[in-house]
Amino acid sequence: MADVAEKAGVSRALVSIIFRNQAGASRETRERVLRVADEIGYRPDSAARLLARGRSRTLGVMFTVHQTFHTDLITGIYPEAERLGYDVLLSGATHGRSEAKAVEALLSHRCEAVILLGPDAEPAYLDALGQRTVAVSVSRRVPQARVDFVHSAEAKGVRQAMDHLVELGHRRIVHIDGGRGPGSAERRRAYRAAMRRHGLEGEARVIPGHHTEESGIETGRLLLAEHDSGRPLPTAVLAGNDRCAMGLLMSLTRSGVEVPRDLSVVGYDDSHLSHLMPIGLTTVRQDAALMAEHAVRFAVERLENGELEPREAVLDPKLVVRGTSGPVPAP
Amino acid sequence: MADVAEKAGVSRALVSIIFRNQAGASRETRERVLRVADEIGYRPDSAARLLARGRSRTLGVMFTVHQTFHTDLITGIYPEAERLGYDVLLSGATHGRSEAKAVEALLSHRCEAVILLGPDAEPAYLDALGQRTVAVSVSRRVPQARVDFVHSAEAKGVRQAMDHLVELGHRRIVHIDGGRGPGSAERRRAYRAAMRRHGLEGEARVIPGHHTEESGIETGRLLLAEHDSGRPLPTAVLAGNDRCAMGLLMSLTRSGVEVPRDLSVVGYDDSHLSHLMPIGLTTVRQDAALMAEHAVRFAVERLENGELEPREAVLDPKLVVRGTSGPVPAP
DNA sequence: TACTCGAACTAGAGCGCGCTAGTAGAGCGC
DNA sequence: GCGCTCTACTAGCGCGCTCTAGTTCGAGTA
Repeated sequence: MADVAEKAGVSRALVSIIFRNQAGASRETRERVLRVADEIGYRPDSAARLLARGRSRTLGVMFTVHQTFHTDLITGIYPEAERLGYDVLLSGATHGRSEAKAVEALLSHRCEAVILLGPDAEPAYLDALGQRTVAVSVSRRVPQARVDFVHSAEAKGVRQAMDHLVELGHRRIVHIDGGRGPGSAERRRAYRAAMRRHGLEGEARVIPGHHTEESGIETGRLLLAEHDSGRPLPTAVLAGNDRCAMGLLMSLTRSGVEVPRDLSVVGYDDSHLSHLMPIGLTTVRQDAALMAEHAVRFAVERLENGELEPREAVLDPKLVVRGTSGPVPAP
Repeated sequence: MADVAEKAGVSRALVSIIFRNQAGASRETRERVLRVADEIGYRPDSAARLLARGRSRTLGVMFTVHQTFHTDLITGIYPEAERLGYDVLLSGATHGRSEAKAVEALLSHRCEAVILLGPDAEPAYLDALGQRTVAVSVSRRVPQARVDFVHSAEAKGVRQAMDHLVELGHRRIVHIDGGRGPGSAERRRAYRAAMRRHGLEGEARVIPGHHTEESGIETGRLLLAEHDSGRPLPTAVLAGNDRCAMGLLMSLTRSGVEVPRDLSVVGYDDSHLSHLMPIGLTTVRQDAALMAEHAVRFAVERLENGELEPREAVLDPKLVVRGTSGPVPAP
């Protein structure tokens, strides 16, 4: 920076002004300084910048690497953050790298707020995090924690899916749940409620699972094994999310079960792969872009307005009927 | 930090020593200082830390958000970086956010090196980047640029795939290429070479495309339209990558073409979804973990050894035969 | 002419650390 | 007593920037 200033014949302060796009420099000086900077290859060092001004204007995003829906969310986070003048840093949780670790990386890189995509952490951890910094949880609801919260109205989504299936004549509808996954408690509850409402509590069955393809595959195997030993297949399955649904489809189709002729499958998320599958997946669409927008806005507003109470945004999901759901098979 | 020092009755320097886990503090002082720090809630500020010591020990990773293979690579990058004592920061390129922008974000957050997953940028840009910082390109080869390079031996992979198809009796084998995508020039060349080697140059056909599901879908439509106007379908398609293959499968299957009965499809990457599809995708496997390991190692070695010449790691890919390839249909 | 005022620019402190060069004091042999 | 070494600790500069409180200067105004 000093080099640029010297070579352009101005003070460092003016260079700083110019690089911050602030008023106080003439057009020609501005151009000259930028030109010189470009020649020298100068770029402001953000570590020093962060240090000097109190704020980093950086949002951290914690996500799960293989969760395809998260990539949809991320796609929506960038533009909104940019619009509000914030930088975004990503940190992924993987098998070998815990969410806490991913969050620490963000925090120690001076993110002012963290957006957690479908966090799987303990409520206590989230609450502590919320005390320490501004945190927004997307998809996972933790009412007792000091974090903002964006999700879709799980119950509405599930209800639509269930009504759709029942309308098609299904009665033996099984739900693969998402374990501790975000939203799964609500979805499970809504499934049970729907079965009850349709007078099918006798048929209700929740198979424990989680939000991965593997879980779907396993459940497929389980159902087929049960079928082999005489128990009838369900006629429809409401999966915990799209990934689980895909796993299930794979496992079933490979064993000759035809979807939706023999069995209907409904997912949840409408992650961007869902409509690309060989037969598009019937699923409950969550608007990723809108969710991302809300999450960013919550974070920024809390950063700039100081002590707001934790807030909650509930978006309406919408059933998207594609190729994996059809009329109940004739007995 | 000053607060901690004062409250513990020591100098700031000693606090610094203790937090860097360096020798030069007695056991009891160490414990006392850490206890005090914990009470106050002090955590070292990494911006200041970065600024003060020259180095950040942080690697930046640029990836394309929806490229599923990249998430496989990222999963491999984290542990290797951690092993070598480096932090990792992610920055995604999306439709609205160029690679250059993503890279800038990393650089201005003081990443010492950038690992580019399948970059789509101009060679000139990559070269400039390589001059400016340590850069490693994964999948895309740019010989004239000053960057390290990790990829798999595309030609070998394609050859295996082609031999497999020819062995199954296929002759009308079409290749959907990846446009400017990483590795696609090599794959295209290898496809042509294989067709020639098998005496099929007359049948060779490269359909322009790119590494997305959309491209596969479009090509599917194109082939079907051609079929309707009398041109026979190819009996096999070698897609530019797995995503393209998936799009193609969707588009064809929806229109009643049965895979692999009517047509075989082979992908490239073995991204972790490939084996999860309803019928597992026959594809050329690139070892993501190994590629990630090499990329991290290249970056770190170059950072620590100063001026090494750009290096290249070429890993052997391997054909994985699954459900989308089969014998050529009877005429 | 004497002034006010705003635009363009600058000096220099300070952000929170790491690091180098140093000191104080205890223990040791001679 | 002396010098020596070793451990435990400290003073204070500098990393590259931002920001406050200025200064300078030319144009406009009474």
